[in-house]
Amino acid sequence: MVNTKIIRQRESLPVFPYRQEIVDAIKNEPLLVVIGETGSGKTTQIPQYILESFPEYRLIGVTQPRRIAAITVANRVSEEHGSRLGDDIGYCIRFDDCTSSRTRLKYMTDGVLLREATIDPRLGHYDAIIVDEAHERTLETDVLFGLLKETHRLRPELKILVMSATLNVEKFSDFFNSCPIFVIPGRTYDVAINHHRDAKISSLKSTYVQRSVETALYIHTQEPPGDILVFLTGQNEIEKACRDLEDLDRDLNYKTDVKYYEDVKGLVIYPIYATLETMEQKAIFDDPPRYTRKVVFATNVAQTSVTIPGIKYVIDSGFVKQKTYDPTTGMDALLVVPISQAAATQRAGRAGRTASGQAFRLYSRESYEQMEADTVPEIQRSSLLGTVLSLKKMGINDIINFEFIDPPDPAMVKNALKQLFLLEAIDDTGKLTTLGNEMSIFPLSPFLSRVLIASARQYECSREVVIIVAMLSVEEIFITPRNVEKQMDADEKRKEFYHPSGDHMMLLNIFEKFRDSGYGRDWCRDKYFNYRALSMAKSIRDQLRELMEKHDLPLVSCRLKNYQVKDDGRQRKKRRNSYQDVKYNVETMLESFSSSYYINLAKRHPHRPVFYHYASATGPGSESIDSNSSLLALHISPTSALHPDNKVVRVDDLDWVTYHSVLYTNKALMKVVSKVKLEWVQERLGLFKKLAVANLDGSYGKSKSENNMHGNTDEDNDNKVDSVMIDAQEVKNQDDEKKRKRLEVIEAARQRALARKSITNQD
DNA sequence: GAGCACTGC
Repeated sequence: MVNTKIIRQRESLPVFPYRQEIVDAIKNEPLLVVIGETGSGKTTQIPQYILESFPEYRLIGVTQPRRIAAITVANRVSEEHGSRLGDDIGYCIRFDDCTSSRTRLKYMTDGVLLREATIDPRLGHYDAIIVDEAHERTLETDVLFGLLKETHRLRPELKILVMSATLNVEKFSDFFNSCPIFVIPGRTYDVAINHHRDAKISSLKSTYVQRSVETALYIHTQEPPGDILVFLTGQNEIEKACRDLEDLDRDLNYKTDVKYYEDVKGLVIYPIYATLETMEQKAIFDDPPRYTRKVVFATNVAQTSVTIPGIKYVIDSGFVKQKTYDPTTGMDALLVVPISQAAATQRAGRAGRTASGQAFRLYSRESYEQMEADTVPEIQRSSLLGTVLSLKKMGINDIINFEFIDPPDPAMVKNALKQLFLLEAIDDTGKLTTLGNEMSIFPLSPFLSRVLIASARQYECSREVVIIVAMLSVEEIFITPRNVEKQMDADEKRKEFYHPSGDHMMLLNIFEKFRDSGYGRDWCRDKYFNYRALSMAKSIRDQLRELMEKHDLPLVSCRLKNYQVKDDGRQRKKRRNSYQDVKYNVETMLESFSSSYYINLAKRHPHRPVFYHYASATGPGSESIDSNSSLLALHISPTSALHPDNKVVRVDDLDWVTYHSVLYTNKALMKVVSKVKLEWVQERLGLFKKLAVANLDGSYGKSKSENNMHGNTDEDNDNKVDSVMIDAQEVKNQDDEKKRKRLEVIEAARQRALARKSITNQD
């Protein structure tokens, strides 16, 4: 039966009048860019137009950056289409494939399509691919762009559509052979922009939280009714801003202080950030009580992922917290940086969703004009380790001449090649090895894929290691309560999971206790663990096990044979290994991890509880430490079992550790640290030397830490290893000025970390 | 000092 209401709704969308034109364009053009603002209906309608107008198409794929979007849009469209979800129209996200052999329209995350492409780079199942929300420029979207361009050469009959909001998209058309751009007028309201008279962005860095609060109070007292959305950068300052505004509100005399007091008689204040446990709660998204104004202090979640309805005023601090990979140290830096003009426009737009509104920028117009036009795409800020491995797997050996819409910095490519070589995923000619080929089957960081394979093929402990690997693949599992008492309770409860070897075994302990609890939500709440994260770890473990089975990787346990459980359930110690663990052969597990993480080996300072990255410390720079040899002091994260305050192990007993990752803000913190023996890694450290040769010809950029990374030379390998690195030097230099600015920010952070003077000389 | 923005396979 035809549902007239749905038809009327579909026909009322801004995109509807262009239906025939769009269909014609698709008929005539293999490549097409479509621009349409939120609410134009492009995401739900254009795929349906194709479905209806091209019955010969077997499969149409539509990518989204987020899982939730793929699900909700597929639901909506299948409803409009009058079919059951998973029949004609379905979606596919990790852990949840809701498609069937009948499915002709498939919504999916861009990551899913990318993984499909590693198996079939021609994407032979598809007759049309639509990359939606392209302006977000996720790492996956950018890689897909390059692949699709290549696929277009091989399969010109494949229809490729790029859909984007209206943010500087000529670039997309330029990239795709100057293809036509189709513009769908939007349906948004005017937003008046108020810049601060003279505030420079540089002077705001220490004051923007306070100024945001003051501006919110100003709007509240002087402007007509309407809710306020404030963009800040992180959890701590959001909580502080909420408290400060509450205090100010308490002191208000509404009758005298508030201009529109007849309509504005109160204030409700909410924080919102992604890790907020109560984010699912509806109150933030509901209308506030009558005569009450709502203020929401938000991170960037409110810029892209969640929409808070009814916002009339936006306050833009001008800052965002952004993660940038530092290829010279191989570490991530999480830093507060000024936003781009595009981001500022997007933030302001949040005030015009349902009616006209106003944006208050805490920075001057001049500062706005000095901002970067666009946010640096993720591909230029991320480690390319996994990306390069996938590309190699697809047979794209020459990463350099691969067409990226915005090519990553050569140093990033070089860093990825180095690390892949150290993981033995590529050989000294840059070619994928058998091991590398096997590593690419797992949806994991190549470091972890390597560990998993080692645990299965070499160390016979894969049944346990697969759990730890899954735990390392999820977001933060510890919840830190704001309340001081609860925080102490959380710290206390964490102790039961500690293991003297460190955090990898702690993660195994946590997962096993979680499993014993029946994967209970209540158990997580009691122990202050993030249930969402632990559930995700379980799903990942299951998926990894399936993949291992499919690819004949044995699942073996390192549970000690003579370990027994007494009748009363208590454990009886029969055999001890060096960690006194009664259940497992801990050493084999840690040796598995060492097969990758010898790259992240750190040695303790002789007199202080700080560590130095081994490969940096043994480079030529170590002989005479000057201001340029960036030896970063690595601190153990407070959440680590090995942190000195936790007193699980004496600092003097820690000589060598490996860590899973380092993130620096003001200082460099090692996350997930375990004690290792040098003998486990000694042999593998030789790979650094092999790598060193490649650098001798100096053909690569002359960054400082370049030298730090390498040990002695080995002329025998000179010619062979060169080619590992040869690609990168040929990458054409992009906008140097932009790049320099970006590097300056990271460099400043590194200098700050260094300035904490935990390092001077190695005694 | 002692803390991490946001996604995703």
